[in-house]
Amino acid sequence: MPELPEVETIRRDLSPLLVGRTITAVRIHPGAERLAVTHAPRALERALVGRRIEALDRHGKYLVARLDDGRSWVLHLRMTGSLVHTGQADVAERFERARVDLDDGSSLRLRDMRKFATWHVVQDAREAMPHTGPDALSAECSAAWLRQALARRGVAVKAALLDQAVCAGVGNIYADEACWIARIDPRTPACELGPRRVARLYAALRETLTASLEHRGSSFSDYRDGLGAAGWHHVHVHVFRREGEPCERCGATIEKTRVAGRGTHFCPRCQRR
DNA sequence: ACTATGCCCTGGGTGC
DNA sequence: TGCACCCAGGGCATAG
Repeated sequence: MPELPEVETIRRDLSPLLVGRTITAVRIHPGAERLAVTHAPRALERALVGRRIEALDRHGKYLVARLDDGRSWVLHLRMTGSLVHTGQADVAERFERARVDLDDGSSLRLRDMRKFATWHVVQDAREAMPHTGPDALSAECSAAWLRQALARRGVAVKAALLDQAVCAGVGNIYADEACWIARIDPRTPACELGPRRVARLYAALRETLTASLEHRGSSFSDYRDGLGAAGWHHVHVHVFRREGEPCERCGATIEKTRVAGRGTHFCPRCQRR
């Protein structure tokens, strides 16, 4: 499941390969029509063909390719999507949903087992991500911002971290990891956290996202970088999918529960409400 | 205004 | 071995 560190790794890999290139052909494969969301698949293909990619940006878990006609191609990989740069002659892998050919003879493949990925072509990128707040690693997402965002929410702190309007890019892995690093029970109501604990949570969030970025993301299942390789941060996680194992800080057994409809991993001893 | 739930989708795992 | 079932979850729509 690509979250901020994974999407940023893909962006860094693909940026030098895509920027300056012109799209020569696009094919959304049969059965993957929902990828286009707001367009008919053929209309989306037509909107991309002939366009030069001028920049590749990221906001939260969204990739934003700036096109030479002023529009933006906004991509979201959801849970199982990957974007891999290949040669045009390479055969389609299993679960390939779309293919974009470039003018240098290379090709970009979208692979997505569960078909949740979405592509938009819009005038303003914000149209394609209307409920998205500041990117979790941006200056706008400051400790003060997090403090005021959590102060007026009665939901579990983990649910607040998963809310893309609060800190875009945080998903299930890094919400659990940040709570563990900050020694906060993920079920604690967000508004009950005092300033010191919010400050700890803010630092923890930055720490886990930055560490994962250094490891080129976590590959628990389907995540692959822009060249098709796995990341290795999953080797370094403290709690995510480690239920039944000892907490590396206090030795208690890591538990799994459900918070905000998501599997949630935490240490029942050293993470406090 | 806020919060909870269901939907989309398919492979992998489990139990019988 | 086969088959039915459940689980994983990001973001959005809808209901409460």
